[in-house]
Formats: sequence, structure tokens, C-alpha cells
Amino acid sequence: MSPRPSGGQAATATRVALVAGAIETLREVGFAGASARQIARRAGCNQALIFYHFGSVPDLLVAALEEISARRMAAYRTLLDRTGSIAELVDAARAIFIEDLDAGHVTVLVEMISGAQSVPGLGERVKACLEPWRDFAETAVREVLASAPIQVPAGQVAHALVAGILGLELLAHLDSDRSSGLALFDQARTIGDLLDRLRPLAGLLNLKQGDT
Amino acid sequence: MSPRPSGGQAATATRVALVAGAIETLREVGFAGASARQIARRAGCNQALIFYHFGSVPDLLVAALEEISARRMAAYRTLLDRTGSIAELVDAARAIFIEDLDAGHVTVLVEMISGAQSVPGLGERVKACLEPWRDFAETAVREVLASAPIQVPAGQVAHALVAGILGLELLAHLDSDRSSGLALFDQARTIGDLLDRLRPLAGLLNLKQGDT
DNA sequence: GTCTATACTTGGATAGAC
DNA sequence: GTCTATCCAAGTATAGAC
Repeated sequence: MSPRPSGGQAATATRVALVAGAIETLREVGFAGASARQIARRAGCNQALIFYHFGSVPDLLVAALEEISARRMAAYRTLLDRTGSIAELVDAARAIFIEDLDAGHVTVLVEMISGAQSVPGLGERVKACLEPWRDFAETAVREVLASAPIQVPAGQVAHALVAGILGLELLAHLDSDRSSGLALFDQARTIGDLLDRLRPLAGLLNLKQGDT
Repeated sequence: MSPRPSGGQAATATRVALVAGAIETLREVGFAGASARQIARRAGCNQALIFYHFGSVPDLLVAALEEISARRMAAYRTLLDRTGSIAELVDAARAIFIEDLDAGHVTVLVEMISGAQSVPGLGERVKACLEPWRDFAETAVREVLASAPIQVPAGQVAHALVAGILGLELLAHLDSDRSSGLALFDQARTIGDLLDRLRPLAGLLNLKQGDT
């Protein structure tokens, strides 16, 4: 669809600026306010370039979401690499949550999900972008709770976790207050710490453990 | 601001139709697609009437949200009246969640929260509409867990609960699948049932219970 | 109170100069 | 590749007929 000429160096810079502008616009005025002119102004270039490089405004917005999705996945994966305690992982997750909140990554995601209602076919593409986030969450839950003394359905917990993050983002933005959300991480940290202490007892308490 | 002539019977019918149309529009095409013309078409009346009766489109949308908020609060309060078991209350909450999901009540709320980004001052008004929902959630958590054998911060749990509902709504709409959310209620039902069985032991287990 | 008609603004998208 | 200029569609809002 989009031209994407092969050898453009300046073109790449423009596309990067437009994606950054799209993210900034989604953050500041939401999906409903993300017009081509608003985005171009923040990108510091002409409005017509959006259509030249991306074809349409929704296409650019999807590209922006994909960019964020890819960047955050990289950051998240470093989380799973630390195979330390659960409490340690909760701390790291909290730090990343703050980072996402301040940078507006989740805002962009939420705006795209709710905004998808008004553009036919957009929902499918947003859904595809969200898939890695869900997979990551499920993997994280599975790994973290593998050694825990309780048996939980990882898929459901992951679903609740993703939903929780999205909901907290909505509320945090509405209230201009992120402390309410962070307090929940502190709560999780306490529970995680408890699970860490109980871990040595895992073998004793696993009554109906099926897997290895 | 709005005229609201005192003795209009037909006028009231029109306002009702417009509010209903606004809700339907927010559900079907979201905040970004909720234009005066779209709403008027669904309300079966003229676009100009929106400005006559409500002053502006955002004002009508807020009125629609207030309408929903009031109606749902009435339904929710019947929940708290049943002072039965926790499991029973989870069942009732599940039924209401389904009702809200199918009728699109939460969709309207989510669209208004995320859409508020693009209209200066709208956020404050949406926030005011959300307040009763939060208060209700906190009261519900407090009452339900008062007799439970564990000590929990009701405010934080309520905040997480509201966030969870909003997030589940976002995901349910994106996936056109509400079963993932409902599965969590089944999970909660199991936990509630566990708490019900443990309730007789509450006196024994309360190690650091401060209140009555 | 409700409609038609319209003024005005903004947004999506394209053509063509450079 | 990027800009200016422009067309057209859709939106908000108002004036005035009925």
C-alpha cells in the first residue's frame, strides 16, 4: 500500500518523526483528536506526508502502536530474564509500569482500543498488536507461579492482569493520579514476598500438581 | 445553560430519545464517531435539536453518561441488600456484569473516559459521574469482607475492581468475546465459596483485627 | 419545539510545483 | 520527498420558517 521507497534516508527520518508525532498526539488529545494536521504539527512536517508515507491516518496510528508494542516487548523480556524472587520481579514490573505510564505507552494502547470502534477493521489490527502483550503476560504468570505453592490458571490470571493494567491507566489518566495504581503494586509486592517465603514448602503443599 | 422549558411534555420525550440515541451511538461507533448527525439519526429526530436541548454534543454525551450512571446505581444497590453469602453476591455481580456488557453501559463509560482527552474540561465531568461507582465498589468490598477471615484495604481493592471491570470491557469488545471475563467471575466465585466456608473460623484467624 | 437551510470550520485526501 | 494549494466531505452551530 504505502510507497516505502527502498533507498530513502531522509524518508526514514520523516516516517520516524510522524510515528513519534502520532504517539505524542494520541497521548495529548486522544484518538478523537488525532487528526492528520494535529499529528503533522507535532512531527514538524507537512500534513500531506502522512498520506504519502502511510496512506491514511488510521494506518499511521496502527504503525505507531506497532512501534510501541515492539519497543515495550524488548523492555518486558528483560523482566523474564531475571529469575530471582517473585518480590524482585514485582518490583521490576512496578518500575516498568511507571515508565509506561509516564511515557504514555498504555495511553496509546487504550486510545487505540477504544477508538477502534469508529473505524471499520481497525479493531482486528489493534488486536493483533495486543497479542504479544498477552502472550508475555501469560508466560510471565506461568514462570513466576511455577514454583509457587499454589496452582493457578495462568491464562485467566494473565487476562485479568492485562485488563487491570488497561483499567488502571484509564483511571490514572482521569484522576491525574498514579499513586492509586502504584499502591496495588505494593500490595502485590507483599503477597509476592509471602509466596517467596512459602516457596520452600511448595513440594509439601502441592496436593494436586499434575505437571513436572 | 440549556433552555429546559418547564412545561414541555413532548420536549421531554425528545430529550429522552436523544439521550438514548447518544448511548446507542457511543456503543456502536465510539466517542470519535459520536457526531451530532449520527446521534440525531439514531434518535429519529433533527440534528439541530441536540444544540437546542443540550447546548453541545459533549454536553449531551455527559447527560447520557449521567443517565446510565443513575440507572445502574439503582440496580447495583439491590446487590448490597442481599446480605447472603459471598458466593451468592459474586453470582449476582456476575449477572449484572453480563447485563452491563450486553447493554453496553460500561462501553459508554470507557468511551467517555478515553474520549475525554480530546475535549478540555470533559474529564472532570466524567470523573464526577464515576465517583458513585467507586463509592459503591468500596462499600461492597467493605461489607463483603467484613466477615471474611482476612484483613484487606477496601479502598485499594475497590479501585482494582473498578479498573478490572473497565479493562475487561476493553478486551471483551476488542475480542468480541465475553467468556474470558466471565471465567474470572467463576474463579472469584470459587474463592468466595472458600471464604464462606472459612467464615466460622474468622474469630480464630483474625490476628491483628483492629475494629469491632 | 421542531424543522430546513445555511454559515463556518475542520479534516481527509489528492494534484502539481519544486 | 516535501511542500503549497485545493477539493470535497463532514462536523458544529445558528437563524429563521413553521
